[in-house]
Amino acid sequence: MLSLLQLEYIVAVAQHRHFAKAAETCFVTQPTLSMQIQKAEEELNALIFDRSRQPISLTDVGAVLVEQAKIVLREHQNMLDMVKDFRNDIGGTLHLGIIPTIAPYLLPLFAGDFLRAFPQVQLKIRELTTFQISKALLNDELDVAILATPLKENYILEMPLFYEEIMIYSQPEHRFAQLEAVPMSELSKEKIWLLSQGHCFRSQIINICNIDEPKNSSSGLDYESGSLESLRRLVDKEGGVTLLPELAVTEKNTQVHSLCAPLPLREISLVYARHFAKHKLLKTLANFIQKNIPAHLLNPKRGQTVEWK
Amino acid sequence: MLSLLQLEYIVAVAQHRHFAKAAETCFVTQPTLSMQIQKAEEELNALIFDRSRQPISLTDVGAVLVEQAKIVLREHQNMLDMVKDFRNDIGGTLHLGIIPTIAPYLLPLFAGDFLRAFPQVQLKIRELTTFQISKALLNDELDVAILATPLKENYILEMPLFYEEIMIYSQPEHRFAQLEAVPMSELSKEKIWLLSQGHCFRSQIINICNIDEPKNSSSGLDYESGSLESLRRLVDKEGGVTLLPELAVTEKNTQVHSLCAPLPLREISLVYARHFAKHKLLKTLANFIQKNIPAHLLNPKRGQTVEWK
DNA sequence: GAAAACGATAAGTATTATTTATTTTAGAAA
DNA sequence: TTTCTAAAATAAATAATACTTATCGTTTTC
Repeated sequence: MLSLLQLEYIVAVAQHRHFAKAAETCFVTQPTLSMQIQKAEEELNALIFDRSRQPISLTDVGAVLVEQAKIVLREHQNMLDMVKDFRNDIGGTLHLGIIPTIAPYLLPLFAGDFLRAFPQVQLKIRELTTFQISKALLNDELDVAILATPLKENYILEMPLFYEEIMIYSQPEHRFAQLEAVPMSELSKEKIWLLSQGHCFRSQIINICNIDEPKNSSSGLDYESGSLESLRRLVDKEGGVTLLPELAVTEKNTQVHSLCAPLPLREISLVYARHFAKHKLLKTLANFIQKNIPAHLLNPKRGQTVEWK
Repeated sequence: MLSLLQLEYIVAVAQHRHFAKAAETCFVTQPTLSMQIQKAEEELNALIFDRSRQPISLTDVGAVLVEQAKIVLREHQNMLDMVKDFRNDIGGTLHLGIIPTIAPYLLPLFAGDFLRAFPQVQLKIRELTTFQISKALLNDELDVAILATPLKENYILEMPLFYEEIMIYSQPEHRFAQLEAVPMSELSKEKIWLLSQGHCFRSQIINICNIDEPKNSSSGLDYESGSLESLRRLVDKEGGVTLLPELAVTEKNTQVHSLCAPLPLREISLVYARHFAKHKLLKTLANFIQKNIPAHLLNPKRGQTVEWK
């Protein structure tokens, strides 16, 4: 009976296309892999790898086998996770993805305290775009992620965490400073600085302001930035406005303005693949985040959630 | 690392609630199970079985574990099946379910020839109702089944095989014998003999004829039969009519009549659970059946497929 | 064409699964 | 209670197999 260890060896060789390197990641020597994989091939009565030339490649059957082997290994890992989870052992490694427009503002609010509260947990955090995250979740490269929802993707589940207002940022002496709240009609007269493409927050702003995808350089300077901080500095120096999520606003001074009702909110959720098994750890993390952010962010009814995509 | 063999042992003990009996089905001795399961419990750091009283029972964690272990084992088996399937090894055992209103007429048309053509295949056939079949497919008690579709069930896939006309059966001297085709208005005047509840063919007839679910004994004799043959004999003896699927009609004599257009057809499909892996064997079986039935049954356009459920 | 890289093979060792024989424990009967 | 029986755990020995080091052929690269 083809063992799980053999499956791991096969998957490792398939990934590295190299016996010696694969052996290293499995913490065994190269002959072990050679022998075990030969045994597997004999038992299946089918060649998994084509070793006739270098680098080695998967045969057609091999490719099918490897895909299914990954499923077997994942279900097995899930089994272990479920048992741990059942016993409420909050521990182990959690690979967390997070989008760049949330990361610098949210992580400081909970990450350190969380790790101190649950010292057996290892958090591995990667900053990625929404698109990269949904791919990584399905590939098991990430366990969970924090991003703007609704995603409406198959096989990915969402657990809403909070709702942050989307606000306007301008220079201090801007006429918006006189207004209680800025009407949409006023906003659309302004030059709006945007994040570069691929950021979901860009799509959300385009959606709120009901503007077209900007063509190349309608005005002279058409810098598209990758970070909200750059946008903020651009506004300070060059004028115009940009939009910021509430958490990115450190102090509510004369540069920050709300839009008129209904307040545009972006929904931030913990998302995870359908096959994710560490549900207790997930719930614990969610509760922890919610306790460590301003309470009013939890209320979705103070405005209208922005759709995007 | 918890091995697949250990998972099999655990599942076996969970099923038998008895180490010695489980050991027998695994072809090992009882101490082997005791030791391997203890090792597993140690590794998981959780008790799987409660041995404090007899018969032994699953702990809460154990129940969770066993369910997931079954998934792991199934995915592993699927992996082996996929490799076999890929190499076009048509062989192995196929557990086939079939409903009673198809079985006696369809099986003789292909089963013997199929087994002679593929001597490495073992067909295990069980006659069951649609409800029992869909449960058995999801429980892995059946690989595939033949029944009337559409089923519209999640996790069950359908591969249509053929479309058989639903015909009227009466006594030879019945007035229907004078008609080219029987209009629905005429049919509804007749006493219609029905199969007992639970048969999908009953629901289909009720649907076609647009009659209400019969209340108890509106007429004197209100026999509901479990087989089409009984119905046919009842009509011969007692009058009235019944409806028969085309394959149940051995010879088209003066007792058999078509309905007016659109001809009611029932769609017969091969169905299988979403996780089924022997696709080549399935396709081979489907092709074989289609070659061994009258060719006009393959055409869905000669009438209208009957919905039911 | 020589050197380097890579995977296969051989032989010995360590590990692990399994067996038989026996003990302990739990539930039923006297 | 005490005794008996069925069931699971334990002990010791054995069989199976996974792994390591050393070495040998190929294939690839320069």
